[in-house]
Amino acid sequence: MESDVCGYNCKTCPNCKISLFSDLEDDDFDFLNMEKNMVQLHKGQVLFLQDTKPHGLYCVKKGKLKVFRRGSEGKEHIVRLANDADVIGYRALISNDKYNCGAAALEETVLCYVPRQALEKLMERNISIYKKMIQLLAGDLKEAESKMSDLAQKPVRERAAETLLMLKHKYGVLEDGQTLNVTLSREEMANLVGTATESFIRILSEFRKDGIIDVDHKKIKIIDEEGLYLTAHLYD
Amino acid sequence: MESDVCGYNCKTCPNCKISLFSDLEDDDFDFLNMEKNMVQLHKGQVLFLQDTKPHGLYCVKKGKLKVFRRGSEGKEHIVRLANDADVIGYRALISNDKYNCGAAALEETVLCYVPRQALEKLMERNISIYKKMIQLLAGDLKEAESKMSDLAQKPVRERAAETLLMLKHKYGVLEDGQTLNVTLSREEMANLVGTATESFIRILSEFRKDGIIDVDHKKIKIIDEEGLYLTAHLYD
DNA sequence: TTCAAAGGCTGATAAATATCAGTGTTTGTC
DNA sequence: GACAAACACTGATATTTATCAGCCTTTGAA
Repeated sequence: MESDVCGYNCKTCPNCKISLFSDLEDDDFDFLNMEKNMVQLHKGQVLFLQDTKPHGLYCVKKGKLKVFRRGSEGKEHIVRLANDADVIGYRALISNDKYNCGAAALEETVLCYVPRQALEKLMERNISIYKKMIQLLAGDLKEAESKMSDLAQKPVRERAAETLLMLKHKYGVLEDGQTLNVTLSREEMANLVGTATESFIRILSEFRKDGIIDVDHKKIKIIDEEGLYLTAHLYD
Repeated sequence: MESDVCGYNCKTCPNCKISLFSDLEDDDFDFLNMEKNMVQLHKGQVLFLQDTKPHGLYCVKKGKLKVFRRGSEGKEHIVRLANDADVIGYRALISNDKYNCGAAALEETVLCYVPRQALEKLMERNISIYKKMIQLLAGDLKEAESKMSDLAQKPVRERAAETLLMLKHKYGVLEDGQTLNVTLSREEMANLVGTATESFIRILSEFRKDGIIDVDHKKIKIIDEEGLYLTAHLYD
């Protein structure tokens, strides 16, 4: 069995316990385990492309991904990030729609692919999956609405500060308690903020000069988190 | 019974047939009918405020509303619009969260208020409500993601064109086949586009000079829909 | 190790957009 | 019908942000 070869079993997977499949019976876990497929992605590899049709959903076993949309001139905007235990690609699947965003790995990433038919079978037998899915969608929607109004109203500097805080919240920090536990290019960060790469770089060095952060190549240290909150106008 | 006084019965309400409660049994419709309350709003009246706690959800019986967020300087950004048969305020309710947005009527509006406990009771007995809610959330999420990336990437002119097309799609047109069937102030339109009122006004008069639209006070006629699509870069 | 390519950075400039100020117009109220 | 308040509009200007050009640094492959 593929999943045994990989050494991953849904029944013992800690991610399953907190995600879509948290309340399944043993039988259903066995079924899920049989039906799922492990997928491994290297840094930069694409999981799925915008405007293609989904055939299943993905649970992040371990790794980091970006979910992004490409505008007409090919520039990408990062809509959301994914971490261990996140579920991605489910929105299009359950809407019976094409992917509205693409997804790609930010580092070495392992996922479980759950085919549509397996999911449908599980949902027939487990109303808990409906409940969980509603919670996931509602959470994503809330974040999307907030990000939307930030893009419409806040200047780049505030959004940049907010993005750094979001990265800390989402991925945490290294042992030093300051360095962000994620590696993004400046361009990717700019695409997350929704600005030009050069503009983001300039603001990053302003933050550095102000002593709010410390930058060592792609490693970013948040020195003055309070300062970032103030800059992001997140206290009003 | 209040609903009878108003002359509205869920069982015969055409909106219920296409919305969250489309697949209920007769008994459940009776229950819903008993538990719901009719709410009437005049133009400009607020239905609920951002950051307050929800106690139920609202189905739009007849009317138009805006759903908006206020930034730290008090400027509002319109996140979504609602029309007959739309359901609003359900995201916060099912997340057990505060409202992330406020809502206010754009014209004389009648809604049905469904208290939390009634909804919960109905959901216990009807998995179809879960399914419908997932579809609603997924639809809202898709739109939010698209609007987000537009805000990040498209210039104001393109977003303005897109907004006019959205208004036509959402609310339709008057008998002449051209005049948008909704009345918004310039400021509200600008808040929908995500720009300053003056900037939006300027672009509106550019469109007028280009013969794409015709403007008579608050009545906007779309003369060249194709031109708007091209301007919005919606064909790429 | 060397080289090319990609990524990071900075300054100068251009373009987009917001803000400010002022005027006319519409709307609703008394 | 008169009036005040809100709204619509326009020009001038300021600010923000993007773009362009150039250079330096890092990275990865040969």
